[in-house]
Amino acid sequence: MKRTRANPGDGAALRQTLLDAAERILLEHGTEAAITLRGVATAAQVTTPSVYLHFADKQALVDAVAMRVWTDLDKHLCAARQNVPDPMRALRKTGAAYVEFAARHPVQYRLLMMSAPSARSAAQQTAAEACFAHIAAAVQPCLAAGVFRGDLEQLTLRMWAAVHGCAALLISQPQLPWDQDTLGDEVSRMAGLGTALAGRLDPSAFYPADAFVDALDETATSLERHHLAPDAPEKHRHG
Amino acid sequence: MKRTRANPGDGAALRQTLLDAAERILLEHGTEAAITLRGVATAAQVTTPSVYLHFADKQALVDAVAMRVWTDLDKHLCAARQNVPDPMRALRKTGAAYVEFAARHPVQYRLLMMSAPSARSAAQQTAAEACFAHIAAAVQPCLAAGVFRGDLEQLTLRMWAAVHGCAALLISQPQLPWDQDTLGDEVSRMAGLGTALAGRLDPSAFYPADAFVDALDETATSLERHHLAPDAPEKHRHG
DNA sequence: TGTACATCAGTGAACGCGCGTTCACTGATGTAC
DNA sequence: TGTACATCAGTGAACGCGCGTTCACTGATGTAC
Repeated sequence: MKRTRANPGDGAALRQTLLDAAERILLEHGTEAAITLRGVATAAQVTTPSVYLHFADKQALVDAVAMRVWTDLDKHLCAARQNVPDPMRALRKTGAAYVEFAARHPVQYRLLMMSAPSARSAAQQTAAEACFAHIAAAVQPCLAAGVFRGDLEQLTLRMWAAVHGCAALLISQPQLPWDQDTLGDEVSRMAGLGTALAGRLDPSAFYPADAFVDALDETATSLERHHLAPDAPEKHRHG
Repeated sequence: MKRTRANPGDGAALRQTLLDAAERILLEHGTEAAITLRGVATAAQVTTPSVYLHFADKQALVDAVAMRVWTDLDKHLCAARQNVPDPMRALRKTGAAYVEFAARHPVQYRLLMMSAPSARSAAQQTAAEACFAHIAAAVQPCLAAGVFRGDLEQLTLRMWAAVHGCAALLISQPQLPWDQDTLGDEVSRMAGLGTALAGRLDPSAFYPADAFVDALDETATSLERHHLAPDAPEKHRHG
């Protein structure tokens, strides 16, 4: 299966082939350092200098690989909160989707979020901002609904930190007893509840442990009173 | 200022000099890749092969640098919850100390927690477990006090994820509007409150946004009733 | 006190390797006439 | 329909570089006699 030279005008096809090869090598070796112009070219059944027909240098190639992953992540996050009108539920789904993406594509996620500082191009910078905006779009309705209080940007940062922490720790400490199926959901839930409650308390005040126990038990009882059936549509509310 | 050869018996002094040089280079360049046997040896005013007198290979040198950082982190976390009897307060201080360490030593933190997977030696593995144990030791009293409910290991993972997320995102996305002074404290607070509340609610149940608003307002009111003066000693409780 | 010797911290030169990148070239294809 | 030519996808060989690592060596120091 020898590669046949593209006809004039179809040269751009090699670009995709090279990107596929680079991502395949990245996955096989698990580290960005394994991406080599020689290796990529060989995997694409082409000689090394051919890479320069489509990428200015090695950095541009790796960058393009990263950009494809950013796009995938963007789509995945978009899909997560489609048709989920309740803000807290949508936030939880967004967070769970984020962690799920990282758990399913750990090597790619590492490339985006955990690689050396120099590897950050302008395009990637923009993509990271889009990711931030995505999470902000899930946080904002919680503010609007009065569940969260405070600054949108700061709340978004904390939400992102919570899910990124899961994702990154899952990847860098895989030997720990992770439950990948529920982790993202539970951390998002924890962060959502914590943010909601923290916004209602004086941050500098001190509440002793037994005060917490009493008050939290009351909250739980109160919430149970408002409780709907699991996963019931949110439009009908009891009480 | 030429380096003078160590007297017989004092050869081990070079080991420290090399480690210092390696960490200095790491800090100056901001990335582990900048650590080079040639560079380290030159910075230590010694020829390259001398490194092999004290380290089996390059990996062992980098490993030793990382181990020193792990030790520093361990000490820092230990100090954070000394003489803080209240479990929630101690947890919050531990989390804040963790993020503070990462914010103050971003390059070193990256070396420990965000570098390539191959770079993880058995010693570093053990150090990571010790770090986990540290956080678990801060979580456990919250369980014992009845504020948290659930599995210690899983709760610890989530707590670690929350603070690591802050630390890692702060490092990899420095352009975001971080407030380094309060970030660690606030995220720990959020995670602590969220964990406490989440442990009291049915995870599969759905609570609509307005139910949350009502219940959380009740909780806040209840907690304010138990409220002590800011930073007052926790032994005297009102009401 | 003087001398031979073992010890050991550190040297100097060289090795082979894989890498990113450059540059002059090739040869099939579509097109103009 | 045949031929010359421009186009352009891809080649082959080579470049210099910095790297980790090896190996035989040096030369000052402390010690045994």
